[in-house]
Amino acid sequence: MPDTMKGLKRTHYCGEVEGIGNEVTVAGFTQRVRDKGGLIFIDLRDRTGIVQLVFDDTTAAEVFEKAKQVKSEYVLMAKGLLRQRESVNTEIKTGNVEVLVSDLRILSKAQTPPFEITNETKTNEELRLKYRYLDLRRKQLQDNLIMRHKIAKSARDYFYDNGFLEIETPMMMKSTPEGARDYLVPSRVHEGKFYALPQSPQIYKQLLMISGYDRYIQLARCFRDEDLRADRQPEFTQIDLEMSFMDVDEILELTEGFIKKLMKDTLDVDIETPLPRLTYKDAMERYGSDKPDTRFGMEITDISDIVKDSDFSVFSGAIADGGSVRGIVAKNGAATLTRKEIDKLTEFVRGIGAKGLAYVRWVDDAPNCSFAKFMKEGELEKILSALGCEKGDVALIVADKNKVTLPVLGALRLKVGKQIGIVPEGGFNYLWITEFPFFEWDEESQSWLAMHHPFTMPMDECLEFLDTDKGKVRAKAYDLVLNGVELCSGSIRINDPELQAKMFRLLGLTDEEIEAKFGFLVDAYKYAAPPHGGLGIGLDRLSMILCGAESLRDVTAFPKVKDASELMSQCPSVVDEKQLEELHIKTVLSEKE
RNA sequence: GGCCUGGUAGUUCAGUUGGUUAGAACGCCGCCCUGUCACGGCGGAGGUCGUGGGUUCGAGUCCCAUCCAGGUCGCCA
Repeated sequence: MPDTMKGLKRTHYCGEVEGIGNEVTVAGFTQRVRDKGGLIFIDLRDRTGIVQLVFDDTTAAEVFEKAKQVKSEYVLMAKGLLRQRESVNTEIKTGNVEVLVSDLRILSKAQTPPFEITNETKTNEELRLKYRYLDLRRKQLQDNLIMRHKIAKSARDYFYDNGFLEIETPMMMKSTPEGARDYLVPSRVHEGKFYALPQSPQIYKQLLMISGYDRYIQLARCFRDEDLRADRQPEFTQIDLEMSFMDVDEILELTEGFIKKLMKDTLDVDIETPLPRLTYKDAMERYGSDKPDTRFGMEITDISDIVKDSDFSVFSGAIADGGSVRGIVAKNGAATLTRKEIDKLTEFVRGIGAKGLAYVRWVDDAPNCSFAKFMKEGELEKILSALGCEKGDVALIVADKNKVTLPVLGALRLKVGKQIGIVPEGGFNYLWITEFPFFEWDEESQSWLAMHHPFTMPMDECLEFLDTDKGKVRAKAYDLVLNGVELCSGSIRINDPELQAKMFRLLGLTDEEIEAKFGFLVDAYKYAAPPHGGLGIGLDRLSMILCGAESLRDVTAFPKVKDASELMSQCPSVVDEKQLEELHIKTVLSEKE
């Protein structure tokens, strides 16, 4: 039988014991036992830290005997005198004190854990995820979840103080098969019908604006049935915001106020506001990405003008096809980027859609250039000068349609930047990306799709292009990027039903489709809607970066793995025939060979 | 779905051109130890080498298939 807590009450967290000479009562998990024979030390751990318990020849015999039984991860409660240590441990907060225990309770015994519960761990993640409840005992994960809590608190504090109301929107809603796949919930009552879990509370928060709740916040759980990545989980949390009577600038300014407070609250970092802004077009042309990591330079240079008449048909041909020739320069990269490495980079860019990679590797006096034999007198010099490539550098050049050139160089910039070690650790480069294109041409369906979503307001000065040149229409849409990670995405919404109807038509939706998918929303806008817009801030990604974590799994209490299953509970799982029957569902499994 | 990487004691890893009984560290178990804090000392247990098949006199090692995990591309309005 384990001991009870009877008569004891915790007075201090382990990491926060204080008051030398006083009796304290602490409780927690056994980090480690050091049994010296006539002297026993036990490190007791809770989420605040570790305190040393000590048992010596002044300890009552039955207490000493009990201390001898203690093993790793046992849950203990101990009362005793807090005193100065004979030898101080400078590694821990409470390293100068210890508890001379007079009353010890073993509240719960532990099996030997499958891996050691230590701050630093080398144990592979699969095993740790299977025993997630043990992994979560580790300081690193506890600190991460505590940070996540602080972020959530900071958000609520800030937006509550600015008059935002927290309103819950439904978790079961109508499926609108646009964008990501929905998670579906079968209806027992309505045969053959399904709810969908929200990909975001988008429609509901817009309706709240129509209802007059002019400032809304929700820490909203969102679900997307798509493949996972290190920075993508199937369920995630958004700090979801929507507000009326504000245009882009005001929303960005309000959000910046939050970022400033957040960084101060959590990391005591001062962020300069206003945050830098870059239009989508500039971001693509300079960094080849709509979420550039601006912690380092290595910007893209357009050398199309120089090579448009080149004898090197890869260059001139790409331009004749309406594309461009652009390059980046790895400063002092020649040492790291050997021929072999450049070959690997060539393979890498081929893997992401480029036809090849031209390079100039300038080690000694004469640059080693992959396309030298096609160069006219002085042409290479002009290219190098335009790129800013000097001795010791490597220039990497891609020629293709802009749709290929820019993203490929963007990806290459990140990869090479890391390789030559110019991406700073830490640092917080926040950046707004604005003026996203409204439409995006989709090769597969040969049609124009909404880049953000169909409720996004086009920019005032772009309305005239709606019928003439869709590619030119920019939207009142904005993303917040931090160190190359898209943290938040938002827009001003269309509040004019006629304009909305027109946008739907331009996107090729028929009246029937509009009615079926968004009928109630379209109707709602007919009863007057204030100008409004909003955004959703990815709480998980924000936590990941502020914790310095590499994966969302490290800031999510119970994450899913790559195939969207959970290793601990083994969900998803098959269910009883009876459950399926009630839900009017028959499953048809794909045949495995 | 494609590509890449990995899978050997509880854990982290080593394991030579295929060759005797598969090793180390940590953890675990037992004994000893009054100032440890990565405690120390002595002793011990612990392995279907992810799984299945093949080549071979002989496979952890070579081949094929498959499973699991991670990364990435597709996908993610």
